[in-house]
Amino acid sequence: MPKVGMPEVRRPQLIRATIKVIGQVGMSRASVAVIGRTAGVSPGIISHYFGGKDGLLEATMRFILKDLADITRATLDKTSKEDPLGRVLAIVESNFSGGQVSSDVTSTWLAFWSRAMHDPALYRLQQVNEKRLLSYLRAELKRMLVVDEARSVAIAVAALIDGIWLRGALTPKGINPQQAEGIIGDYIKSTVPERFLSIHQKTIRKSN
Amino acid sequence: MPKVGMPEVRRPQLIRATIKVIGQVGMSRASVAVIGRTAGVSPGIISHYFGGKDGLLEATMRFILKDLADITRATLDKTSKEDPLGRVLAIVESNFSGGQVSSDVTSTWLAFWSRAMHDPALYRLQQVNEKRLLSYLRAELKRMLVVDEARSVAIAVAALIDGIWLRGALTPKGINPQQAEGIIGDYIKSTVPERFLSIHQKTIRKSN
Amino acid sequence: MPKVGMPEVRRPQLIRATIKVIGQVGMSRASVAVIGRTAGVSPGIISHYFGGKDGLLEATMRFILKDLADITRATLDKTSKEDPLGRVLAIVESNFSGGQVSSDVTSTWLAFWSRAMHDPALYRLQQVNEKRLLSYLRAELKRMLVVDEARSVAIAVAALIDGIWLRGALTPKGINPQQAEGIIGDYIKSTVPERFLSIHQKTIRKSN
Amino acid sequence: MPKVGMPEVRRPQLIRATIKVIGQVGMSRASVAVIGRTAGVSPGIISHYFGGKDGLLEATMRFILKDLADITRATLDKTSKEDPLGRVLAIVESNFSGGQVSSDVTSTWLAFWSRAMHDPALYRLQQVNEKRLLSYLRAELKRMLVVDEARSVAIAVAALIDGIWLRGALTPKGINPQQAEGIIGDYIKSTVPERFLSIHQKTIRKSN
DNA sequence: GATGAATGAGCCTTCATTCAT
DNA sequence: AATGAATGAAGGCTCATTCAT
Repeated sequence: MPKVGMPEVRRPQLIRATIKVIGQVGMSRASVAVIGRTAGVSPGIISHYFGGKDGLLEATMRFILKDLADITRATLDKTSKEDPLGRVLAIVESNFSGGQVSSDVTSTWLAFWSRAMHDPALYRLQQVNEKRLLSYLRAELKRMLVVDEARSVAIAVAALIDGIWLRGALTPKGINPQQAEGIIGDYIKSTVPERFLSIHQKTIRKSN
Repeated sequence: MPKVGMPEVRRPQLIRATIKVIGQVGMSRASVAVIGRTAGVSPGIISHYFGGKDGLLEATMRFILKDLADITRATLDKTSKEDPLGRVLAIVESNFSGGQVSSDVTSTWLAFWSRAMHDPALYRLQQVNEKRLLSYLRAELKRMLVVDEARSVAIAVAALIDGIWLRGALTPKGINPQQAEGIIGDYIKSTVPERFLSIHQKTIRKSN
Repeated sequence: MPKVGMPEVRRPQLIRATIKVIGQVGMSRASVAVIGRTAGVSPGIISHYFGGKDGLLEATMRFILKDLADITRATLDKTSKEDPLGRVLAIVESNFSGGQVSSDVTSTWLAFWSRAMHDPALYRLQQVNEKRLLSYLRAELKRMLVVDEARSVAIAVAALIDGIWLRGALTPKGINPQQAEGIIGDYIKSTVPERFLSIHQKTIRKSN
Repeated sequence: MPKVGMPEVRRPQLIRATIKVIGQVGMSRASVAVIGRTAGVSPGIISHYFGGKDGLLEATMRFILKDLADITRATLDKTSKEDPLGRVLAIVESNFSGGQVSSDVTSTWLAFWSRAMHDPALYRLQQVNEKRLLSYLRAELKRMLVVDEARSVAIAVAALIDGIWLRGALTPKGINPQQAEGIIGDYIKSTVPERFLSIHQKTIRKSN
């Protein structure tokens, strides 16, 4: 019986090493040699599993995006469907969850954002993610605001998420999730009818 | 005597070529060979004028930052000192002015943001710019809000600027300055006492 | 598994190619491209094995120095410890042994001598070698002469070795070891007490 | 009246700068830019006056050789023709005169020796110089020794000169002319008939 | 005569990828 | 499956030389 399931072991191992290396030395110095060494494997294996460095980078971006999507879905599942404000806040919260605001991940995110502008594969991933965030926000906001307002507030919230995230990424102390959620939460609360705040208070999750 | 005054010609020429090349093919493909060819000069000249590629990149970032600072100052000078709301909007507007939202410039900005996380020289420039934006916003907001609120709103406005700017950079159509200013303006107007809106209406610039 | 034990093959291979190339075209034209081609490998491999061209040059100098040290030790081991004159001559002889007087090696030696004046790493190697030669000579000469004389004669012998070697290096015909050893031998014999000549005659090695 | 005699000013100016620069940073880093800057002129002038860098290097070597030849001739002129031992010592002394043992000059000499092995123009200059030294020494030694001995001693003296000079060049303290002349003088005196020592004592120069 | 801006070839080095083992 | 030695293209930089002024 040969070693089976190696792909399932190697791929995450290399993706995590990629995030770590980009986080530590930046995209321009993240060579396959360093990534391989960090993962404890030989550089040749990267081409074997990902077809090349580009494949590894794309897989790494997919990994981070999937992590965000999973967290968002999980957080929403824990939030009452009757509490649209809570659900909007859950989406915001997911974007500032532990896995997304670690220094290595923010650095990698930013590197991909920059690269996505000239790399079709990454660009597509980027777009899907951006549209999903807006769509999630709009879906909940429409339950509290008229369509036009919902659309506009969704854009503002998405911008606030990205903006706070971006500014935090460039700060030595990193991102402060509580502060971020506070600022965005205040803004949202000021735009939606009061009754949704009451609903939210009643259905609030323990972990919140 | 040889041609004199060439430094004053070559440096902007090469910086503009750098922005153009990063905008078109991305930082990772922006070699001195391509930049030189785009500028219509030989690659060796870059080291001559900037000491090396890093020097060119730093000078390019400085150039963009200075452009933003100049525009902000100019726009503020055109705005009445008695109209704090107008002045905040002027700062916002400056960040979405023509020079800053062209596709090449946003791409270059983003590349520098990513790179700044691992390049001390760029990091310093980045920090100075970020702090200046916050400081400008706070200065005007303090005239309309209590200090704590001013501080908080300043962060939110800065985040909205960067967030909208960032999301726009990743959109095929690019940034829509009017929409950006509309969203941020609505937010600010909802946070400041009504009388500042009246003052703003009276002192509004024509060009606005 | 890849080819193993390659370092043990590649390093000497590249060092020999370096000596050959410096011997043939000189230090200023000894590029990694030419050295690699001469060794039958790609230029990139030099940085892989020696960390860079400087590392290769240093390793090459070490190689030549070690060769001289090995030969000297071996020649001394073949010479009776009771024959100090023979031992001095053995040291002289080692400096004119086959490996040291080939055209390529003398050219490389000279290039290193020149370079050592401005390269700390090479300078250190150079100094160690120079001091060892003097120390070896003094040790044997002290057994035949008073300390001051021994010191002085050691300097003269070392100078004769280097001088003859240097002049020979610049002569089309190269160095004539027999003539060199004859000149230096005559000088030494004229400075030491006669009885050491008698001892020498009795213990003389066959190969001499 | 145009500037006349500029060549007579510029050439020595550039040659001296060349010696200085090679002495300070080594041949491999002695670029025309640095040499020009050291001489206080533009790099382009070198091609103008010497046809290129090679021409400058050749002229520099000629300059040093001519300096040695001039000093030797001058020192011999001050020495009685009836004192062959004194004349040999005068030749030796010339090789350790101030102009020849300065750190910059020894460094340059050595660089040229190395380069001469692969540069026909420098090689020819080198050969002329080496042969002249031997020929001068032989001419005087023949007056004191039989031809074969004279030839052999001439080689030994030349080797001692070059050897001491070379070893001194690689020593931090530089060359000690007195010690050098002492060692070589002792050697010569031990090889020539006693009566030449007496003659030498009577005709000795004051400056000696 | 002299400048120094500009060139472009050549250098060393890095790196993604390949492949024999 | 995995290695890591090896490749060779591409990168940034240095430099001798040229030339308009």
